Amino acid sequence: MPEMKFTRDNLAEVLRNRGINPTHQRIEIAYAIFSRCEHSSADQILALVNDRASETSKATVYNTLNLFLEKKLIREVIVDPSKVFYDPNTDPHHHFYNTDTGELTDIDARDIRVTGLPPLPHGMATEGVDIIVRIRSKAA
Amino acid sequence: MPEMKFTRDNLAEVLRNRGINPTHQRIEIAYAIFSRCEHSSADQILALVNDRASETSKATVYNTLNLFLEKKLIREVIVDPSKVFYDPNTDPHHHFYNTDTGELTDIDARDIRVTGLPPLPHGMATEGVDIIVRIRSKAA
DNA sequence: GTCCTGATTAGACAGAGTCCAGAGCTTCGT
DNA sequence: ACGAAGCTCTGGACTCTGTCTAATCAGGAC
Ligand SMILES: [Mn+2]
Ligand SMILES: [Mn+2]
Ligand SMILES: [Zn+2]
Ligand SMILES: [Zn+2]
Repeated sequence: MPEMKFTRDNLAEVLRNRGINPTHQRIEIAYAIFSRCEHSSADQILALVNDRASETSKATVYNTLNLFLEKKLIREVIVDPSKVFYDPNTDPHHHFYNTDTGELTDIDARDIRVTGLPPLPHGMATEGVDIIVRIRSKAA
Repeated sequence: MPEMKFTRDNLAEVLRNRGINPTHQRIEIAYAIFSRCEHSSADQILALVNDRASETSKATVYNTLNLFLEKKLIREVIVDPSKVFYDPNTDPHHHFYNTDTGELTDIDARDIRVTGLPPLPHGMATEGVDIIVRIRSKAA
């Protein structure tokens, strides 16, 4: 995702480049995710998309999110036991997780080094390393 | 949890030491978690406890797991979007997560160093750092 | 226009987890 | 021993996230 205005036309092009047929609903969902560039739940995205006219169904939102995941247009963040967060940022990065508010903040992975990891079990390959720094307000 | 046989008597003592009234059900649940020292879901624990006689209800299993969490007798691991894993190991540690099988393996935190983390937002304190290394079988 | 294919939809469904109101236990005072 | 009080436990209803299905819809090729 290089710097660009997220117009619906631009997003249609982005979807096409990933081999995704840019339907009206898919463009609206992409718009919801990328214009508001935050970590959102399926529920929030459904609400955002339907605040405008569109009327997109829950099934389509889930189908589309899973399609976007598969095509690596977005990422999922597993940190809240009750729901998945969808992440428009696909660059390698980690997260601060505010356990009071549920807020997620990105941490660029470029400067991070993790040392001391044991060797992988035989025949296994690393798929990714996720670091979650749980934080909370210092005041009692 | 220092090395000890996890007899029901020992476990009753452990619960008492944490200020937990050691009822029959709580002891059975503790026994299921600590004797099989693996990462288990609530569902698995419910099944384990009821494979013997006991007949413990789902509500009691969840209540007890949340009580054990609160008293820091166990830990939760958030890694599968569909269920929480409960971890008898409360020493600082991280996890390998086999994305094919769902298997979790502990990584002792003593040798791990993470460098390059940005400063925390003002007024925030770190509550913990969780590292999840997602792995999968190398063979296609 | 018809035909074909893929996308969307409502609503049923499944699973994890919580809540509640009633019943069971235990402890304590008398 | 009895009863009251306070935990604890329980079935079952309920909520919420997410999936599935069968029907409908939209759009391109012809
Ligand atoms: Mn919980
Ligand atoms: Mn999913
Ligand atoms: Zn992120
Ligand atoms: Zn563990």
